[in-house]
Amino acid sequence: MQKKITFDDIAKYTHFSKTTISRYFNHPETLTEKNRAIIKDALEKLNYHENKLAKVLANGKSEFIGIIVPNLSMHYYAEMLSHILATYQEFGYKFLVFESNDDPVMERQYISELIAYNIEGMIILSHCLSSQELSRLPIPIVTIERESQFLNGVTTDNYHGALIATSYLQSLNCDILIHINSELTPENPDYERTHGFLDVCEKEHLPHQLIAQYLGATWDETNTIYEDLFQQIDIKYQGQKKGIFIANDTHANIFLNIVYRHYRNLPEDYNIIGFDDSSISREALIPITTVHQNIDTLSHAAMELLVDQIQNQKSKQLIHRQVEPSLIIRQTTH
Amino acid sequence: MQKKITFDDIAKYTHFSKTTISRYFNHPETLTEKNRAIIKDALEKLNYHENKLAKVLANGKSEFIGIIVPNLSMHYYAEMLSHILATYQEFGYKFLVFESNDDPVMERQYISELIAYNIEGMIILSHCLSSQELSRLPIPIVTIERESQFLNGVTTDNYHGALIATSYLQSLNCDILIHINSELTPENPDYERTHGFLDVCEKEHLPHQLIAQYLGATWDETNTIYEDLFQQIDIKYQGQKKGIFIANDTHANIFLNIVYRHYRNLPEDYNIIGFDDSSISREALIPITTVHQNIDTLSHAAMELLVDQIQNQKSKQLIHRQVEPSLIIRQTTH
DNA sequence: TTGTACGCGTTATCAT
DNA sequence: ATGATAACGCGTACAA
Repeated sequence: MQKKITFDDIAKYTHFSKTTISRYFNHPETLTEKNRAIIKDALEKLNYHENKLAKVLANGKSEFIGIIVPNLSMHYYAEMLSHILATYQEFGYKFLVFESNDDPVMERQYISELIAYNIEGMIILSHCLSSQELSRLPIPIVTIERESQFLNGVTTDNYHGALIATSYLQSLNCDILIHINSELTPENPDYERTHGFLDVCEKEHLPHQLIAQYLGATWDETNTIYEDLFQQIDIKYQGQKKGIFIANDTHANIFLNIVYRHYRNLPEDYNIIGFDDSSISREALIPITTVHQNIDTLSHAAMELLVDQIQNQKSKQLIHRQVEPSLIIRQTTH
Repeated sequence: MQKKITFDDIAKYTHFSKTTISRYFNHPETLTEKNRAIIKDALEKLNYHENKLAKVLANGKSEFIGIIVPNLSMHYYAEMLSHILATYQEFGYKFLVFESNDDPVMERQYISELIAYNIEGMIILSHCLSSQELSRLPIPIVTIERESQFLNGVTTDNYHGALIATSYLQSLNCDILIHINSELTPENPDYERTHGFLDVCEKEHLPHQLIAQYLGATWDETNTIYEDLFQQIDIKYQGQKKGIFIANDTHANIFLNIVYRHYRNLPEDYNIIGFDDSSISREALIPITTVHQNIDTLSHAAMELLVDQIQNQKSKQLIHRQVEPSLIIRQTTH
């Protein structure tokens, strides 16, 4: 492994000064065309590779953005990360990625690592640190689809999503509407799914049940919990046309599987709507009707907000951007 | 945003020199306990935050590892990335992540970005640059589950995986064995799945068909292709018990869906085995029999190889580590 | 248009 | 046990 070539080497080789070499990269227009050619030549001959770390130390701009996702086993987060990484083409930022796995202690450590590397900003998708705590950090932060009272953030318009899902179930003339979600507080954007559901049901005087409870941390646990839920629902509303709006596609798919295993098909009186339009909803054996989250728009909006914050350091007032979802009708509703 | 505190500030505050402050972190045992306490105090009072970039410039160790994945829409890669990120706890390396999307031009750019940041090593999961080209780069590299003739790499023992899958189908007394995979060359580890299938069929004189062709780049395209394949298979082998070994779970799930849509169930004469044991195989409406890839072991082995290479710079001979898969029998085989 | 000199925040070497 | 000084590789006044 040969010694690394630096501006000094290029300078000696071309009989210019380091400064001129630096200018070749940062202000090429101040060099004569001839000298530019000479330097270009030397760079190739000596096989120069830039050292961005030295650059960062000198000018402060690391072009790093830190990302903390809760996990990557959920397709939703993997897809979000994918879209964020893709913004490299537009913005040029490189991404340092951490998975928090809902561990606040580790998350704090990840954050201090990130700050130690002079990241210019952070995108937070995990839920385990409050926006109040995060807002005290000395770098621009944008959240995606999480509590964000003290930080800029983007979310899907979950209320509207719940509204169109619930209204669609109503239009199907369901006898009973059911919503399954975790126990949430109003600060959590997901709560708006519950909120929207309840609002429609109450305004329209629709028979309904809200199931708001712990839904498991692993796939197996979740599966077990939904098996219980299915038993209850199946008995309680026997013979009635059920419209079941479930908090996300992964859970909707689990529920669908359980119904199917029990009946060897999806009975006409079961109508299921998920949320997210994640790939599982499309790839499920019976493609699942769901509320489409525009992940592309969400992640792009997040990056726009963040880049803006980075460039105009002034901490103006908070911005919360909402992205409109839409209903994707597939085959779990009849 | 207050000015950043540096060793200089701490030094002035404590009336020590910068050197001593540095030693506090790197060789604390050479300080008296009293002075350690003084410095510790000052660090807290002034709210010092370390600057790793400066550290890197001074000692060369960035603690960065670059990762290039083909994409994150495929659960397999997302899960692999997840396990790699988790090794932070053990090895302390931070990860710069890029998605290549099978674009060799972009991948080369990503790599030069990574090198510009003094990464200490790279893990390559994408397929679009040859190991020969990659081997010329001036940093340690480990590949996972891809062509790796000129580089250290880890792969699942695909041959053995194919062997147990095919043998199982044989034990089910299938009339015809079919393997569906992309057109591959022997350098590609996935080719071993085809190889293993053919070997068993030929040794045991089993009627078989190898379908080795382009299988699409998007979900929709893949779906269309498999619909064609299903039509052909369904007609050609009507009434025969079919054992279909498909290159991966995503494809197996697509195929399963197509069969189901056609027959409204999975007929007894259809036996499907996937590969990977990715979450879709478990979450499919009919859980898919598959070959389990130990992603945890794979990614950990990759990191071990890489860290070893980083620490013992000498380029010894190539190491290719293989991880044993196992058969997970679920409900798509009878 | 080009060069000099210093700064960025650490670590390493050699003193003391 | 502690300090002075020179790296590390690049950017940027300021000068010429």
